[in-house]
Amino acid sequence: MTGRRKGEQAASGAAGTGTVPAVRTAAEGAAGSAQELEVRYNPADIEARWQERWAAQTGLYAAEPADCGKQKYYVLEMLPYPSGQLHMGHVRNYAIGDALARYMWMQGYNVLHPMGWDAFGLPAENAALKNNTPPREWTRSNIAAMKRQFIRLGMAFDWSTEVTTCLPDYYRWNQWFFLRMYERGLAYRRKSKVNWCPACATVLANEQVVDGCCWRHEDQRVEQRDIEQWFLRITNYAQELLDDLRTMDGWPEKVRTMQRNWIGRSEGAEIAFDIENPEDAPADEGKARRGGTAILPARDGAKTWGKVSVFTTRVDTIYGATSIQLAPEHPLVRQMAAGNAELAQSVAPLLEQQKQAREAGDVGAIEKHGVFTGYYAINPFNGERLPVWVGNYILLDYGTGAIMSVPAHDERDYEFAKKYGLEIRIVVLPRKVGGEAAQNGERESLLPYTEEDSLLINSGPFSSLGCQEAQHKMAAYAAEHGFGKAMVTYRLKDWGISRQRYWGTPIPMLYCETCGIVPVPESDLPVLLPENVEITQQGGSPLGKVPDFVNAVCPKCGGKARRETDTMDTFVDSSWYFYRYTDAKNDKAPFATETVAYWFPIDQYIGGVEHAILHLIYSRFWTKVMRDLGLVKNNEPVERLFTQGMVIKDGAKMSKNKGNVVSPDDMIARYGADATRMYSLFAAPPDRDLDWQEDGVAGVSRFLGRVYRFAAKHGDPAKRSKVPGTVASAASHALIRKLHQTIRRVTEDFGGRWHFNTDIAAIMELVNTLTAAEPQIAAGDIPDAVLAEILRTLTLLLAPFAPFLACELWEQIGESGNLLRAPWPEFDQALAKEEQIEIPVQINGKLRAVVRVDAEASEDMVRDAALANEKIAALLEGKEVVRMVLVPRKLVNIVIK
RNA sequence: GCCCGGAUGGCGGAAUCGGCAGACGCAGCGGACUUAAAAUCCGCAGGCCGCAAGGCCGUGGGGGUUCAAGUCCCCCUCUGGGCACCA
Repeated sequence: MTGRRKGEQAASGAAGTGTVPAVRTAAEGAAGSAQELEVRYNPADIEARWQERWAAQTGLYAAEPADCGKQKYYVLEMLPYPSGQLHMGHVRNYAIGDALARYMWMQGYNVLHPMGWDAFGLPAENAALKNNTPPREWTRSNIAAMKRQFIRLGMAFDWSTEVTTCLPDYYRWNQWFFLRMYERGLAYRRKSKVNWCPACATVLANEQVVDGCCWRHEDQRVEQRDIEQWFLRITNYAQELLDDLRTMDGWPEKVRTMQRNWIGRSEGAEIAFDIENPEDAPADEGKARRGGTAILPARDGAKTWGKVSVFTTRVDTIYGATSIQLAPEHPLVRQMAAGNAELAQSVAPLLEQQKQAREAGDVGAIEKHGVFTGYYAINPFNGERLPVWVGNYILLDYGTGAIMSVPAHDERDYEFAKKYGLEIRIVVLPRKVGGEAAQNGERESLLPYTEEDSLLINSGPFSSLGCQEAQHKMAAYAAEHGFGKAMVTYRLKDWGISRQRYWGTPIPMLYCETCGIVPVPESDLPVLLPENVEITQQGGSPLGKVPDFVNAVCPKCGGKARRETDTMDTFVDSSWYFYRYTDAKNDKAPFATETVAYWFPIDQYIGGVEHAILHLIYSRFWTKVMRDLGLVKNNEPVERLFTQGMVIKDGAKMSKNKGNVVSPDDMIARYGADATRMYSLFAAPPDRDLDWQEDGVAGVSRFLGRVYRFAAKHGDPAKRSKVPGTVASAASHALIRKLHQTIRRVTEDFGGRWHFNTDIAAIMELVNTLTAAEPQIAAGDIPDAVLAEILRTLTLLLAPFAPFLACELWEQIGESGNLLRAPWPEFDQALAKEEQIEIPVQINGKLRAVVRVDAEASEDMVRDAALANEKIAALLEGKEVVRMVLVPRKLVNIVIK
């Protein structure tokens, strides 16, 4: 077993509870004669002492007021859900933010580094069900436990601005915002689908649906039910949310791309097709009509049965449309099936398939099935009559819930047409294949052909136009003739916030028997979440079973009213919590506009990449709404975003849901908080996934021990001379050079790259160089002043990563001020510079030699040095030099024949 | 299925702008110290061939651009995340 066990730490800790480092003689008997004293790095002891000292300093991590004269820096990590235990993903997230906060303090900024709890949510109700603990109690004790862990980890949070979303002083503002949005028409009510378990008689979260069945009733298939729910009109902001992504260059490109795709703007056209009355069909078409696989030619004077609008991004291919496909839930399908039992029966399985795919979360991968309705729709461009089908892959909530199917030029349509034998008609060809010249066989091989840099064929008056030009002209033509128009649609949907749950913010609405929907007056806020509610996860919304809550008086007419019993999505809580930190105790408003104006936008936001879409779009939306309400002046909440990778263990995401969690407490007990935090920064670059390996923590702990022992050994001589001395020996010159190179690397990296793993490696290299110089130190080749400067700087460099040890060293080397506010060291470019550099010499791209030259050597000098090299000279003998590539300060490549 | 990432020694990773592949650490091996162990310190270490000097190969696979490719381009495989009620 490597590493120290708890018992050992306790034993040695007891030996050194004072402020003097624990010093033990190596062995009792021989100790008298042994010169060396063994100094042991004991993180449990050091960290307990500093934790106590920090706890006694109130306001240690508090931000200063706006008029302090310093530049502000708001660094924020995503707030945790209080599950009960920090996991390693948390440790990593907060270690990154904490390092940055500490660095910015040392750079002299006024730093806001707050913390809070995303305290509403489903797990509290699950826990209530399992342990019969009220969600409030469960959450409260989890918060207490996790707060202890944060403090044990030495995280520099200002707890005076702590925000807990399940408390009325926070969630009342959710309600307040909801009312503001309702007034502005941004909150509305409509029917939408939920997962329904008939056995529980309640709504299930997606997470509670396992393979299409209820998590508590394995054999009970989950149904989709339509219920009335509240929505926020995020789609009103779709274009702005999209446009602003262009300006957000402090965000990772991948997140911007994901959001761009999520918003999914597509430009196209909406085209209305008349549907022919089937009873009006000519008798001689009976046979052709039956299968619904063929297009029927245009005919005059057909009577209209109905109309269907389709949205297409490729109106230019409309002459290639060979069917119309409707979503199974499309209202027209219901009408068609009304007097047609056979159709109703065949549509039912399509509906079912789509539901199941939706539950399984792979709607896109659905095995395509379809049914012909018996109806035909008239293509307004050429009068042709297209069979109308119902397809299980058509979704009602995207576009118009109906498409024109163009098999030749759309992959999904192609697949469907092949399967059901529908016609495939080519109307677009590549420019080079072009026109009528190409043979049909050759054309077939191109299908489905979707390139837009192409030409139209067989498209009436639009033939031979380019696709894009045709799209504009055809949309204009449709508008002119009144059957369509150019249109923009978004994939983004309005945000459904109703949850049929207990542990969330009550939605402040009332339903009056006479007045209808009535908002709760602002003066009645907060609508308090009742206590002592039995959590059964059965029989509908828990609040619906609390008569005192449900029964209310209509504020308009004084009559009987029923309170809304749904609560809000917890994403509402996390959409604006970071504003509350700036003014956490305000009981008149969610926050003061001027205070927010000082602190916002957030300079650096740090969190898991799994939040790249939902949380980060909702909170952008919320900011824009608040701006329009006049509450904030910023358009966006976050200036710079950093998405950390996940912590992986044994190939799977480490998370509370997957049960492969490594306990930080265990790591801290064995290796200390510094080593645990530092390992989480050292094991991988922060934006990549991190594979947790306990041996690595032990390695970091060993490194910290080496630093500790070096300082213990040399701290005293360093104390004796704090005046920076002149560089005497070559050895001390080399140490100073390494020191300044290290400062440069770490400082530059904090500037934006954030590869803390390489910074820590650089600090390790510095320490390796130092310990390798022990003989020179012993020989007196390194002046005390140099040693003092190195130790002092090393301590400052470690401060953001290993705060406990850094504070300990700070005192050991005779410093007394607050390390948190000690100025970050500056590097001296001249001192960091190497005098000589190595230049690799290649022949035909293969490394053959390395030459040492002066760092300032000219091109000619480098060339001469390369050619003068024995090995190079030998290899060049008798060869013709075709070319010589000289890259200043990098390499020489000699190309020979 | 769609969208976004990733793949480098036995392992985690480094190489920041196309310029010495493998920094730093882990595990391993050898040595020092010790009665012994732990701890600590020193050294070795991509693969293959070779006593050595040295040579060849090598960044998931295949192709391409270039004096030069882990890095740029095209195609493919595997793998992680998200997909709107987990947070």
